[in-house]
Amino acid sequence: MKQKTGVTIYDLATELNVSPSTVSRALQNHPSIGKATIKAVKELAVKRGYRLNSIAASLRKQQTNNIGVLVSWINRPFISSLISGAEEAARAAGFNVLISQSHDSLDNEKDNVKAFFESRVCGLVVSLAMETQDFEHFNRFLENGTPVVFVDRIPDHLDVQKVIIDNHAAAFKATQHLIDQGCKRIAHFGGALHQAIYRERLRGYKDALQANNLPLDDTIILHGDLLSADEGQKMTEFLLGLPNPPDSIFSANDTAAVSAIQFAKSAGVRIPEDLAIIGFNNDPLCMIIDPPLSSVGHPAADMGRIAVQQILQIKSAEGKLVPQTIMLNTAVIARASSLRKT
Amino acid sequence: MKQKTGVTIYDLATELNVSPSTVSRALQNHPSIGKATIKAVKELAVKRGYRLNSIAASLRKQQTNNIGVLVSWINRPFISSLISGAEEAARAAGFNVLISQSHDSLDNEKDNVKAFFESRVCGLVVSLAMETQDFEHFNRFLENGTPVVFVDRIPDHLDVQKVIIDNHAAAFKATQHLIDQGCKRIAHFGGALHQAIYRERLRGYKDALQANNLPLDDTIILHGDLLSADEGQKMTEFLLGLPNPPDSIFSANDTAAVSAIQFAKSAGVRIPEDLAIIGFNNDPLCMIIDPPLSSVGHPAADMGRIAVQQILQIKSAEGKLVPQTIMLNTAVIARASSLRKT
DNA sequence: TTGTAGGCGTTATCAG
DNA sequence: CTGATAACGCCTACAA
Repeated sequence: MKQKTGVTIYDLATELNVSPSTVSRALQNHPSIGKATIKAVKELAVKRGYRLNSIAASLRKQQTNNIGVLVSWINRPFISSLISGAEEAARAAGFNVLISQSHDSLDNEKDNVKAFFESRVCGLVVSLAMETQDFEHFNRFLENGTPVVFVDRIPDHLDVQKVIIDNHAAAFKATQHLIDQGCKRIAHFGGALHQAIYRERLRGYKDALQANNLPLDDTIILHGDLLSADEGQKMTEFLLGLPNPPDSIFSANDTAAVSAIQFAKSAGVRIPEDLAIIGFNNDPLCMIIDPPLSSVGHPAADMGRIAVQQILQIKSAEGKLVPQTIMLNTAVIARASSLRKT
Repeated sequence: MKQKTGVTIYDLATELNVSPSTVSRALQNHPSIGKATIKAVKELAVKRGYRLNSIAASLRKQQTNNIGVLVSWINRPFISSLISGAEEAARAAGFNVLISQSHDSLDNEKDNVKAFFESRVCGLVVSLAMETQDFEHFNRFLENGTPVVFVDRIPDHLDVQKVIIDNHAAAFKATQHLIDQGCKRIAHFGGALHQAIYRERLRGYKDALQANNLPLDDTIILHGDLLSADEGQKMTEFLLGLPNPPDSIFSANDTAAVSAIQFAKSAGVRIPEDLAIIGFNNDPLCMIIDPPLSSVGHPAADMGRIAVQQILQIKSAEGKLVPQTIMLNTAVIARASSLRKT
């Protein structure tokens, strides 16, 4: 169980009759080292199987090469794609990705932030837990200058680096799509309103109705805590039981929308004729459910990739960059669940 | 961008008029330190906001607190659940999880193993890339005593630590289930046969046929490279075009099975009456497709959890443990896609 | 262009 | 039970 230490820069230095610092510098292409020396050092390094001890380097620099990624649940299509993108970008730049999940609990989130802090990650990508409404626990990072990039579920009133989609525009487009299909009474499944993403989606929905001179009816605007399948079913049941049920639903996620389709079908409601439905996220489920679910597609992997790139950029631009918000585009993906016209 | 170093054990030592070693030991509950001292040290540590510099500790010990997890694709239900379990177990024990994905390419796998090696992970959990048939790239870990645990897609001829499901039994049960439903001519969608999991599933399938005195017909045993939706469709198309098509399919994954349902339905084939289908993995898709897909369920998150626990155990049992194989149980989850009888 | 020396914060060894 | 001391391997002023 003893780990052989391996070749160090001292070994190389001794063998080449130069000093360790020269070796160190040569290995990093330091400009003030002679071409010949660099070449010699590198060749010997390869020959002797030298590998950088990144722990020692980290200690010296008080910084690891690890980027922390903190999400709610890894095993969700949107999140795992996001992580996938982040991992690719990090690895391409020679960084590792550390992950942890909050399970949508604020307490877990705090613990994990702390753990990342203690393990000295050199940057942090965060998508907030559903519960999270205060953000003090990120302060220690912000204070000590470690880059933090928020993704998707962000603290909207804080002046921090963000990578998001245009939720308002996306919701507007989705709602408009239903309207274009002839829907007049559109229900909405929303999420917890302290989360900006759901607030924005609600706003986009309302604005679209208004832009089309459609009335707003609060009785068909429903909110789930987690927008789970279970909640989706209950909300659908409620809607279908109304004296004046809606002719369509814009759901803020696909899980609830799929659930709506399943329940509606079981109740003998035809989709999309009696009830048109569009979801959000374009999860793989959309193409499996019958009829296929229309949805709003957004570039999950790109969000992860860009978040990591932001971190690297902030690090390299040592002087402060002003925190900026990067907003990515979305697209309505129309499928049979909402297509009434051809 | 300068990271304030923060409180060290020296600061605590000075303030308490003890030596740094005493502080270090107290913080770790070293048995030979007085109760009173321990208490005093810990209180002051909290008061001063001391946090362990794990980088320094790592340097000293030549070991990080990071466990590498190497998988094919993060964004697949089975894998992301596995990672989720691994992350939970690791975090509970105070370890971090580093992830990387091979995208099912051997070259990537090699690169990532190397990166993990260089970053000095203290253990490695691996599910092999589809391509992988040789395993030299893991030798450096095995040689230097870093625990490596293989999960699910394992190198079956190597004497290493493994966490797997009983693929043979699972396939036998799935096939038997179809037989119990009255199926007589059962096709099989298999994966690359150099992977033990697919070889075992094929074997279980064959053994079940034999145990029931059903003939074996190689023309309805098909193999996909990745068992993608696309391959599933092509294989189904092929089967349905046979002069003597099968009355059922046992697919080695759900993706291909779902695809089979979709294609069969579009071709006017009734499920399960004309064609009964069972998949493997019990992905979320199973409950979305219509009819719901029967499948073989296995504890993905547990596999991740157990793999991490194995690593920790191997580390603590410094003297060698003999590599063992942990085999987890599976269950046939019968749904409408295969239920012909009630 | 290269070398010297000190320190990053901890832990292990050895001595009291 | 506690202390002194020496690494762990690298980086970076500062000096030459």
